[in-house]
Amino acid sequence: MATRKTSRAGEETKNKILDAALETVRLEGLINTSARAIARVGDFNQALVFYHFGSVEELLLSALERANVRRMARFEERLKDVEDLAGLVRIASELHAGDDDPDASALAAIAGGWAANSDFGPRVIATLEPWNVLVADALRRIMADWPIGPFIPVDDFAYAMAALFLGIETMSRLEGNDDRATRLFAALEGLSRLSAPFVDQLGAQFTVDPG
Amino acid sequence: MATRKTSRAGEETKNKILDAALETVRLEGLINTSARAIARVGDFNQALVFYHFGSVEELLLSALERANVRRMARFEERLKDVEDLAGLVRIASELHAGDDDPDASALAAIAGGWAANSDFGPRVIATLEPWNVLVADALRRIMADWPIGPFIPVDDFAYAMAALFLGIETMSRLEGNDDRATRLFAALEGLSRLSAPFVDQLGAQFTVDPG
DNA sequence: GTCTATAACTAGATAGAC
DNA sequence: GTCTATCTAGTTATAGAC
Repeated sequence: MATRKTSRAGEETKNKILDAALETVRLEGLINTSARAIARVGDFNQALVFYHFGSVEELLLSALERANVRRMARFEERLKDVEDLAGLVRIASELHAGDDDPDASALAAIAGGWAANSDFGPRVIATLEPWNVLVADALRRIMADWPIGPFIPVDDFAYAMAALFLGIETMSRLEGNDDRATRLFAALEGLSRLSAPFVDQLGAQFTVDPG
Repeated sequence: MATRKTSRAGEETKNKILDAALETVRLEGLINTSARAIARVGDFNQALVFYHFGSVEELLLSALERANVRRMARFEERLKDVEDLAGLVRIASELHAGDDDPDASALAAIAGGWAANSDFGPRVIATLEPWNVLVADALRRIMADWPIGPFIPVDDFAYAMAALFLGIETMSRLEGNDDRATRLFAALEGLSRLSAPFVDQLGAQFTVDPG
């Protein structure tokens, strides 16, 4: 009984620390994110970071993974149902503007700040990899009946969408507001909607031979 | 005479510090970039950072601005000559893979790590703004005779290209190699080459009314 | 303009009480 | 599992010799 109680308390603390870590990165920037700063934000003792996660870097990586799982869970179903390019852009747009946006900000900061660290870089990439798979699957479905479909390298395209999203996240954070990002997502959605009649028309009138 | 000599020496030192700053970010990551680390990389005295630039953050911002000016100078002419989308992608590709790639890495790291700093974020954005103008001009020229041209919001498109470039830079640094980025740039170039016959064909057969 | 020395502070991390 | 106290090392930044 006592064991169960303490381990449950431990879990709650761990979650509190994970949340505070992301919040600190969001509020104060990666550069100012220390064990002490995180503890201040989450209102707990600084030593707990090291007891539960060993180091600040491991904590940030865990926080990133957890946030990513949470975001994936919320959008996986929708990604599997998406039918056209405009729908895909719409999901990206909501992913950017949603309640869990702090996660995306933190991701962008951590990705940028750690970009030169050979230990953590690949682990960040590995955490994000599932998105590539989901998006690539969606693209394959969307483009199944496109005449130019065979010419489009789906995996590269999915990678580009991830990079674009990360870049937008970074830049809108630098700007301090969402104006340009919001406008861009709207423009992209309109543009991809415009692509539908083209693709139909092309299917009938423009023939290409992938062989 | 003595004045000229010393002021010239000062300029040389400043440049040495600026170079070392970018190199340190590239080699050790933004998180490990301190005045001492920079001084170690550039083999000069740590106090010089503060004498010449006042603070580490100001130094990094100056280094970013200088690197950006250098890159702009090298690509401005080519951007003004670019004739089609494929040419634009090609320039981005070379900008990524070129000798001055360290600058781009540092840019990505600084942009990410400072994303939450309200003082420096806008200054980083302001430094990069000229690219948006150049790219938007190029796009306007490229799309002048496209039937769908009037539907494409050029400024948003230019912003998207900047974000995509920044995202690619960040991700390829995280991955520790250029494999995916290189493949993506090749795919994008092929894709934009593919767009040419489409646009021509569409000009003749698919009429849209912007009004 | 460049150096040494140092002040004042903050970081990560751990030992040990509770 | 959580706290206080503390060690060590690194940080920015400055004063003053050269």
